[in-house]
This record gives sequence, C-alpha cells and structure tokens, in this order.
Amino acid sequence: MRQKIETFSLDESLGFWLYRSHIHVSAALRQAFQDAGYDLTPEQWAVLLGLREEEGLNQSQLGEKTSKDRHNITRILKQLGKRGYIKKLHDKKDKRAFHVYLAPAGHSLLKELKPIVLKHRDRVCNGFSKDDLLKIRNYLGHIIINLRRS
Amino acid sequence: MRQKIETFSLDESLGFWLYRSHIHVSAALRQAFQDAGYDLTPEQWAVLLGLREEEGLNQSQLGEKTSKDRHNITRILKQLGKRGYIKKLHDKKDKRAFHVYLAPAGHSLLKELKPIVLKHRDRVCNGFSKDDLLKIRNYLGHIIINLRRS
DNA sequence: TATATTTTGTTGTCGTGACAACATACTTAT
DNA sequence: ATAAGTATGTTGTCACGACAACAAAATATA
Repeated sequence: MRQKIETFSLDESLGFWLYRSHIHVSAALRQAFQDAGYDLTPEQWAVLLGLREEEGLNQSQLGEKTSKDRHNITRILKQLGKRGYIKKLHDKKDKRAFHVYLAPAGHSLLKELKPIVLKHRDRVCNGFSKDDLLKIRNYLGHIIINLRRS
Repeated sequence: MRQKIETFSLDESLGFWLYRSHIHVSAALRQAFQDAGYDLTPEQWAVLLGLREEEGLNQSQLGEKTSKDRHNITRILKQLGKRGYIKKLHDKKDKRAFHVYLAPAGHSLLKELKPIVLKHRDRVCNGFSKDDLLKIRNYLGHIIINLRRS
C-alpha cells in the first residue's frame, strides 16, 4: 500500500509553468518589437489590440477586456497617449468617464506591427495543430474559470 | 475558394491567454497568503521553493531555476533576507559569489504555508485529470522550447 | 605575466501589477 | 431632496520584470 506523498515543487506547479511560459512569450514579443525598432511593450500592444476590437470603451471596460485594473490602464493609456496612438473623449452624459479610441497613428502602428506579431505567433505556435491550440485555450480558460468565483 | 484571413485578436492570442491565466493564478495565491495573514508574494514563494529544492545555489543559478534574472533575484533575496527567511554565505573560493540557504524561519514558513498552497493547487487544478495536467505541462514546455533558440 | 573577456552581484531607471487613498460624479434609498 | 452607496478615474507606494551601467573577481588569451 503506497502512501500518498503530498508535496510540491516548482516543476510540478501549474502556476509556475504558466509564469514561465508567459515570461518567455512576453519577452520574445518585446524583443521582436525592439528588433524592428519599435519601443512598445507587450502590455501596450494588448491594450491597442483590445481597442481595435472595440473602440469607444471606457477605461474600466478596457481594463476588463485586457485583464488589467483601472490603475494600470490609466498609466498604459498615458504612455500610448504620449506617443499619439490613442485619444480619450469625454462621455457626454457621464462626466467621470472617457471613451477611448485609436488615433490614426494607432491604426497605422497596428498595421505596421502586424507582420511582426504574426511571425511571433508562428514561432510560439510552432509544432501545434489547430486542435492543440484549441485544447490549450480550453485548458487555460478552465483554469481561469476555476478561480473566478471565490 | 475561401481566402485565408490573417488577422489577430486578444482571444485568439495564445500569449494573451497565458498572461490572463498567469495573472489569475498569481492573484489567487497572493490572496490566499494574505487571507492567512502572510505577507508574501508569489515570486518570493517561488524563490523559497526553488531554494528548498536545492540549497546552496548561487544567485545566478537560483535565477535560472526560477526564471528570474539576477537583478530581480538580488532584490527578492533582499526581501527574504530582511524577513529572516534566507541567509547568504560567501563562497570560499569565489569571492564574488554567495551560496544561498533557507534559514530556520524559512523552513518553518514553508511548512506553515504548505496547506495553503495545496488548497490553492486543488482550486487551480479542479476538474483536471492527471493526464490533463501532464498534457498542459507538456504544452507549456513545448512553448518554452519554441522560444529557446533564436 | 599582462591584458582582455567573462562572470557574479549591486544599483538605478522605467513600465507594469497590486493596492490604498482620494476626488468627482452618478445612482439608489430614504 | 438629501444622504448613503457606488462607479470612474488619478495619484502614490511598493514589489517585480527588463535593462543599462557599474564594481569586483575569476578566467581566457596573448
């Protein structure tokens, strides 16, 4: 009769594998931007992408979409605004809120970065079938759901 | 004849799913520590765990093990040292290097946190079979390998 | 041996994630 | 209508990831 050994290690930790893989993917994208001469962080990229999908969101909604809290969204938008990639318009009814849009420079940037990001994606996904990618996505979605409600 | 549409979105981005799931898992662990009255970050936890597996590593090796660069290791160890969880001993031969060890308080802490971490792990892994977990680990390992060599 | 290169670790800066405190303004309850 | 509660956004602090610059010491090379 074998006793169950309740222990843990980094290599057995799902959370740590998520950390590791995230770090690597993020670093590779950062590097790809840098190599191409763009001074853009992966986080800024995510916000731009979120914006393109749904322009006119307010900052909270944008944060929800990109899994960032409003504090961080504020600062990331500040960076993107400084570079002229986005613009914020006041909500006519709600004087607290803004609607965030891509500025023309933002649209251009997305187009310019497209080949870089596609190349990066191919590199990350090398060796995976469509089915693999779907499975990974489902697994990760499952993990997130596991943590949703207290 | 259907044309292939080369586009991308956050939901189709593997990197973004990794980001999202990592953020959720990390936040849940941080919260679990906090709820139990421990002021410890998931990163500090990872370093302690790495140390327990292999005491006496120097900082570079510890960084390699925990996927952190030496700059961050320096500062995380500073935090852990302040709290008395680790100790650094000079290498006899190499005057630049340290060997890092768990202090008694560090060993105690690991024991105390064990049930919290196991509970967290069960929550994250809820609904996954052993086989699922192995597959996820392989997928994530594959991604990391894809990014290893330029 | 003398010089150049590499390795180990620290410090400082910036961007980001977590969090508290705050101001403003919208919403709900009484 | 007034007050209480809630939502939006900003700012500040700390910890961490990325990176540059640096010091010290080991190693390689001439």
